Amino acid sequence: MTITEVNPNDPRVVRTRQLIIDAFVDLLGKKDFYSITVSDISKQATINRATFYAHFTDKFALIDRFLSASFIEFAHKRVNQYSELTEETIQSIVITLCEYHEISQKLCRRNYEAIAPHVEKNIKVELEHMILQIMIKDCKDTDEDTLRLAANILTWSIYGVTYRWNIEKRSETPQQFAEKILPILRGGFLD
Amino acid sequence: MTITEVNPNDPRVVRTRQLIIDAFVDLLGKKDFYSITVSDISKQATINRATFYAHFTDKFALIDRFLSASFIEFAHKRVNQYSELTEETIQSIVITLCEYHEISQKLCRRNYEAIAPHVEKNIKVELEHMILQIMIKDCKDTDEDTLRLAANILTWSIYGVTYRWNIEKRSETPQQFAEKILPILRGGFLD
DNA sequence: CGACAGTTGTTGCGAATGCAACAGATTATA
DNA sequence: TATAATCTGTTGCATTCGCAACAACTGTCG
Repeated sequence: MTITEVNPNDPRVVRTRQLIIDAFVDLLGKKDFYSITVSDISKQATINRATFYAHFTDKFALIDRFLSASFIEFAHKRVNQYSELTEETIQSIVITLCEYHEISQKLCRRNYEAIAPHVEKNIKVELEHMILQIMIKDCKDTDEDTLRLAANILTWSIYGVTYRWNIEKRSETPQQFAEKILPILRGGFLD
Repeated sequence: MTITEVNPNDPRVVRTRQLIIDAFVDLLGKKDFYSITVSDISKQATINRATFYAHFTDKFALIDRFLSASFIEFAHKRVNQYSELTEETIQSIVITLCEYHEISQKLCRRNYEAIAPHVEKNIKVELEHMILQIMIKDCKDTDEDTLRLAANILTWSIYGVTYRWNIEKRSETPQQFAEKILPILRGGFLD
């Protein structure tokens, strides 16, 4: 655990992190996550190994941050903060998560099941935040603690069920799957 | 004229120069050479403008080095040092230069005529060196001063005639052109 | 078992880069 | 013409990065 604090706005820092991420993505296309070494990443990124450790604790922290950032970017394209908590929005979230799992698994080859647990926490935090923002805006008469609880439950439900959809067969498209589970979710979450 | 001496083997230096060159090539595809500023290049390369000046005196030095390096790489693929001074080799050199002019002009859009003079000197130095090496190896009985003279004359002839071929119509292919001018060159240069 | 090669984090120090400000030159605009 | 805006090189100082070496750990081979 080093991470000598660097200024994240320094252009050198921005560039270095991008080099690391680009190298990492490139290597993920060729090798298993577990056979990629920090040396590999550093070489590919044309940076020194010590510099890697100035930015990330280890390669788990790297994939963690990378997949979290990917999810945030991905999700914000589909569900913006001005959405309302309609069935359509919930569907969008379900579909987004399905597609996110698909993409991540493809990117990480056959290692996604091993990697997902490292990232799961961040994704859920972000997802819950998104859902909570929509709820707060949409249900101004309900107290926030209750909304937090509801957002938490909805988040875990959707994450869990889409994760399962992904590692199992994926016999349906995300769209079909979303339509199928929406009645189940509606039972409790929507007024 | 700054160029605070940097160690050309330092990986940061290698990377920075590559970033500058990549940015430059990219911009050359969009803008005229003369409307590209050092600021443009620096921004595109994600480096500081002051860093640019640590590597190149100005943008002329940049295109100079870039085109020279391109030529050297290009020429060495076609004429290696083990060639003999045959008509075939001369033809290869002529064709190489034609194609080099073509590529450079395409890269620099309609500015090649203005840029070429900056680069011409380096190209000719390199070309003369290539030709001289072949001559020395091939004519061991002739003294070196005479060979230098011959290499110099041959270099300027070929450079000049191919440059002209390029800026004028280019009604013939490099191959046809090489075949056409070879008899003229042969008159004096080949035994 | 021991020897070996490779990976992981960590450190101090020197070199490269970023920043902000500057004067002077060039170019755009009114 | 004037006057603002932009670009050019240059500088001193702060920060980041590369290097080389290190101990600790892992896996492999005989």
